[in-house]
Formats: sequence, C-alpha cells, structure tokens
Amino acid sequence: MEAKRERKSSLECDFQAPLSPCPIPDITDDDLVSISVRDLNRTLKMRGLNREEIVRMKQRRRTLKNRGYAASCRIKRIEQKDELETKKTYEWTELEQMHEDNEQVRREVSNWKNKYKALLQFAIQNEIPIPSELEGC
Amino acid sequence: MEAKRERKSSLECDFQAPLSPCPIPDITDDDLVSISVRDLNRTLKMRGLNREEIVRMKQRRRTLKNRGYAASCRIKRIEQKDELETKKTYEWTELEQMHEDNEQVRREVSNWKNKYKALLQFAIQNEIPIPSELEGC
DNA sequence: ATGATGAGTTAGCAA
DNA sequence: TTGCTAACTCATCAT
Repeated sequence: MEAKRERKSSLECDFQAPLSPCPIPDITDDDLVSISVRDLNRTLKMRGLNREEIVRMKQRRRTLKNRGYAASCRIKRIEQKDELETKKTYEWTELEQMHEDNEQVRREVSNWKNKYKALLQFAIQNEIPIPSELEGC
Repeated sequence: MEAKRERKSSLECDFQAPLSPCPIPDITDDDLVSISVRDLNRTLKMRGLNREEIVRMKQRRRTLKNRGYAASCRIKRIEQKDELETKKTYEWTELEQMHEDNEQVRREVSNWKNKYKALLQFAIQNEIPIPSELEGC
C-alpha cells in the first residue's frame, strides 16, 4: 500500500510543455470546475472543439480541482493542529483544577484527623477508658 | 507582515521554459548544493562557462536547496504534530493518576471522619461531657 | 471521475 | 544569500 515515488522533476531536463491556454475563453474556471462531466462534454461538443482541445480542457479541469483539493488538505491540517492545541490547553486547565481539589481534600483529611486526635487526647488526659476498636490510630 | 500571494500559475498560460540541463555533467547535484558560493564561482569561471550557463547553474543550485528546505519543512511539521500528540497522551496519563490520588485521599477523609464520629458517639452514649471546642462536627 | 496527500517547484518574506 | 513556508502542480493511491 505504499506509494512509489518516481516523479521526474523538471530538473531532470525532460522537456515539459506548459499547460496551454484555455481554448474557450468564455467558460470561466469557476464554471469549469463546477459543471458536471456530462454537461461539460455536451458544451465542448456543441462548440466544435477538436480532440486535442477537449483533452486540454479536461486536464485544465482536473488541475483546477486539484488546486482545490490541495487547499482543503492544507486547511484540514491546520484545523487538526488547532484542535490538538485546544485540547492540550483544556486538559491543562483540568489538571490545574484537579490539583486544587486535591489540596482541598488533603486539608479536610488533616482537619478530621486533628479532631479525632484531640478527642483521643482528651480521653487519655481524663483517664477515660476507650474500647480498643475506637482507638486505632 | 502578511505575504501577498499573487502567484501566476502555469494555467494562466504564460510560457515558461523548463529548466535546462546541467551544463557541467561532472558536478553532481550533491556537490552543487554543498559547495560554497565562492568555490562554485571559481569552478564555474575555471571551466569557462558563459554568462547564461552560470545563471542556469545558480538557479539549479537554488532549486536544489529549495527542495531540501521543503523537505525539512515537512519533517518539522510532522515532528511538531507528534510532539503535541505525545504531550497530550502524557497529560492524559497524569490526569488519570491524579484522579486515583483524589479517590485515595477521599477515602482517607471518610476514614478519619468515621473514627471521630465513632468516638463522639461513644462519649454521648456513656454520657461523658466533652469540651465544646472538641465537638465541632 | 473524484478526493486526498507526499514530493517538488516557485514566490516572497525575513534575517 | 539562505532558510522557511504558502500555494500550486503532479503522481499516485483509494474509492
């Protein structure tokens, strides 16, 4: 499933003809990419374009579509990155919050612990006997 | 600071000559991108290239360099993405950990609270008077 | 045919 | 000049 890259760059010195001008000036690029294949074929036939011109128009259409695909691809990429960053910020906030919660609960622990010990201390000082299950410290 | 994009695509039908072949076959592309400008100039002069050939070599060099830059740019992008994802996973783990800690501490709270209440209950049942500062429940 | 994506080319900014 | 990056083109894969 891996794409084999064997692209010939223009640096390799193969001659490569530039894309020819649009043979039908009154069809805008916007039209060209948006009309259906069927309609396009009909239009091209009606205007009496020869085979080569038709091929050129088809290629032009494909290229214009590719331009759009490339744009969405780029947009998608930055959106995904933004999403990741947003999530990261959110999780950081949550972490901070939980840190605070934790502190709070720890304070509660020491609070109850102190109360318990004070009571126990009181019992000892006043020599009050306590059932052993109640003095597990 | 925003780049104005006004690029003419080849679809705009401007003729654009393909890059010419390298005029010096025994200088590899690797050499061409790596040697210094000074050395390159010296070499080109020594081999008696004419002005146009020199310009072509310079352009070729620039294009080859750009190829490398584009590659690093792509690599950088995916590295940054990976980094973000790694961090996200890490923070998620940390969050999980803290959740557990929190549970643990909450259990401790209820533990000490119960002990305190049991002691208090014992005092009440045995009608033992307790100083009011010790029974703040 | 259509859509997505990696690699290469180019323009243009920044240093 | 060098490096980077957005936009574009093209090849190629999948659907």
